[in-house]
Amino acid sequence: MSAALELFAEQGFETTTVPMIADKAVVGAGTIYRYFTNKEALGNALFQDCVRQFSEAIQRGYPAEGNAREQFRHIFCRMVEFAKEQERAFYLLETHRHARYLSEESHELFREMMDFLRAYFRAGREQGTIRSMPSDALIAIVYGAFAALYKAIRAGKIQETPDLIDSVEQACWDAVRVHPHG
Amino acid sequence: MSAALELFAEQGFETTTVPMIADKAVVGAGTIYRYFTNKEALGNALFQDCVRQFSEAIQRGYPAEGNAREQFRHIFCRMVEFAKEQERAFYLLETHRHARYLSEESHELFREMMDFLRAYFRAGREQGTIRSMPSDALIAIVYGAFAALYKAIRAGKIQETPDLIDSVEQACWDAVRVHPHG
Amino acid sequence: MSAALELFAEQGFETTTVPMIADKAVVGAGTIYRYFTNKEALGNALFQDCVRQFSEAIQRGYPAEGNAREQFRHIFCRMVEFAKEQERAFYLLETHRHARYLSEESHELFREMMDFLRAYFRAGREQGTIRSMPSDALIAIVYGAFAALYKAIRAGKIQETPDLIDSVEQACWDAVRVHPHG
Amino acid sequence: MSAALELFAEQGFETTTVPMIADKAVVGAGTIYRYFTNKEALGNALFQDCVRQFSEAIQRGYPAEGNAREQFRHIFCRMVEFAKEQERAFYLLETHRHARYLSEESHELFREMMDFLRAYFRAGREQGTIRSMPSDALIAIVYGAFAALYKAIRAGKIQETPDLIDSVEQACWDAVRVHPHG
DNA sequence: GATGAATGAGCTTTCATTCAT
DNA sequence: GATGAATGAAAGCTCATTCAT
Repeated sequence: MSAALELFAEQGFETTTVPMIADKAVVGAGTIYRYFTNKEALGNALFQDCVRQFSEAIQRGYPAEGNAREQFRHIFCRMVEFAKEQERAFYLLETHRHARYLSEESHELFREMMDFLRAYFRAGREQGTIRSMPSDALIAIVYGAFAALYKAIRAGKIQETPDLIDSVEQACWDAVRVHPHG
Repeated sequence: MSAALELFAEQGFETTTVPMIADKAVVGAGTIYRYFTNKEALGNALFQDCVRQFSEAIQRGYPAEGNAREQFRHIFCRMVEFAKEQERAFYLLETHRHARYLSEESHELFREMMDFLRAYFRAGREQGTIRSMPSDALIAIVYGAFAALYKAIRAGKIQETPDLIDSVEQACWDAVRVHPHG
Repeated sequence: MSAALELFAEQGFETTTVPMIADKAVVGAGTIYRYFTNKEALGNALFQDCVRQFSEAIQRGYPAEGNAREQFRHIFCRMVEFAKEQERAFYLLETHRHARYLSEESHELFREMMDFLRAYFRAGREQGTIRSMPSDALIAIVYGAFAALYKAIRAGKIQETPDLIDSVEQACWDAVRVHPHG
Repeated sequence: MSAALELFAEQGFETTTVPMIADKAVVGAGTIYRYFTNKEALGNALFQDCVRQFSEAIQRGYPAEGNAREQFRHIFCRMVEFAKEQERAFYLLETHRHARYLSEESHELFREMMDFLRAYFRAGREQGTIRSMPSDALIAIVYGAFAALYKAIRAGKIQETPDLIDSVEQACWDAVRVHPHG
């Protein structure tokens, strides 16, 4: 799995061959087929694993009782942590989430994870803190911005610093929050 | 080219075979090789074409004399228009920009196009209208949010309406602008 | 034809493409098919042309009334001349004479040309000047040695000089003539 | 390897397809690529194998202490044996030695093998037994004559008999030796 | 009559998958 | 249960040949 993660994230699904994965994992190619029906199944298992980790990362320690601002910061900071610590998992999530090899089950799991964010935005909207827009649009803005930022960091175009992260977090919050006298 | 655009955008570069493109274009497979050295060359030509179109789209009619807010709206609305009218070209740009088959020339062209946005943000930052952050981070926020939005629209998760676009444009502006008493 | 000769001699039949020939001949590829049924037919026409030229070269001015030694020298010197002046034609003859693309007609023509040499050796054998061996073996020795020599010259391994040619001619004569008390 | 030898000798390198070799070897086409990088590599491996066998054949049991005549007979008889027993290997050697697919390494190996013959002729020349001619010319004569003979035998134009071989050997010796009062 | 763009059969090569060991 | 050599379908690509211009 970790060999596959590394290779899929680095080179993509199609370009990575099963023997490559086997080599990196120091097992025979046939062994992989004892654990996964085929390459697609391996890809899906891996993707789902990443989704679950991400999901857990943003939900663990969520301040259910806090205010929208605090909750937003929690989610954002957890995403940052996850993207840093599980760099490849995050990158795989981001680059493969529209891949053709993903099963309906994988898509479903991804959707479920997104439901958490959707719920957050719905609640915030209802209490007047968050802009009046479809949750999916809000998610697109925040998650899209965040993902693009991390791709740029990964590509070496931006230096990751605590200050930068703070600024971006604030920027994203400003994007979704209601502005008084707006 | 348009057959290739459709297929590369729909299925990705690796998954699309040359015979598929030939079939869709209603030509023989060999014919493609009269115009492009190989599949990679076709992919690069197509990508560069999309970059050029996008570049032209956001720069044509740019209000060089307007204020930062107006300029931002111009860029954003042009991107919206482009994403709507050249849906597949925009999607290709977004999904393939880190693809391994792209040549240095293709990357360079993409970078040049981004320079325009970079210049906009630099100017805005210098005159105190835009947040004090690296241009690439600002680009990531706006372009990332926008791209994610259009992927969501494309996936049918959000309905595209003028109101929605207006809101998102405002949200993105709020993300990058300086907020008084901030 | 001369473009084809050059290319077939230089690169072989299979490796030479019809468009290559057309380009070198400064005609359209289709034009070639107005004069030859197909690539094979062109190859055969060319080969036969070379055979005819070679045949004529060794038979013109043949001293029918001379002695075996003189006749041998005539044949050998004509072969040398031909190999020098029609370098590519000779090389084609030598390298393609067992090629699969040659028609029965081409082989027949080659055989006819060889009949001249066969007749020479038969006569010489009958009058006791030439060794008692099958003509084809004698031909193999002289023609084989000669061909190998010219391939070596062509490959730059030997320098062609009148002295060398004289020596080789003498060596070949010594190979086929009857040696007294031998 | 032996399937490839048969086909390359029979039909040439270009005309033989990898599936043909695989079929004859009763393996899958892909299997060939587990052992050879590509078709060219297979061709070179095969050629080098033939060169090595030929080289060993003529050098094994070489009468280093014998006189030039005995040494010549040794070399010639070994070539005959090799050509008989390894018919196809000899034919491949002869027909492919100027082929374009051969690597520098293959050419080098062939050259090394020829060095043995070159050394023989040089020594003979120095002691006055062999004609005063470049070694490469002498090699061309003997090897060329021999090769042509075997091609004629192979083509069925001559019957191979011990007598014939004896005669040809004598003829070749007469071609290269110094003739008294000559 | 000459052209050369278009064709598609057929080549070389790759790689997901199997299965005897 | 693990292996990795063997497989062959299918990919990218070439080029002899055709035919509308």
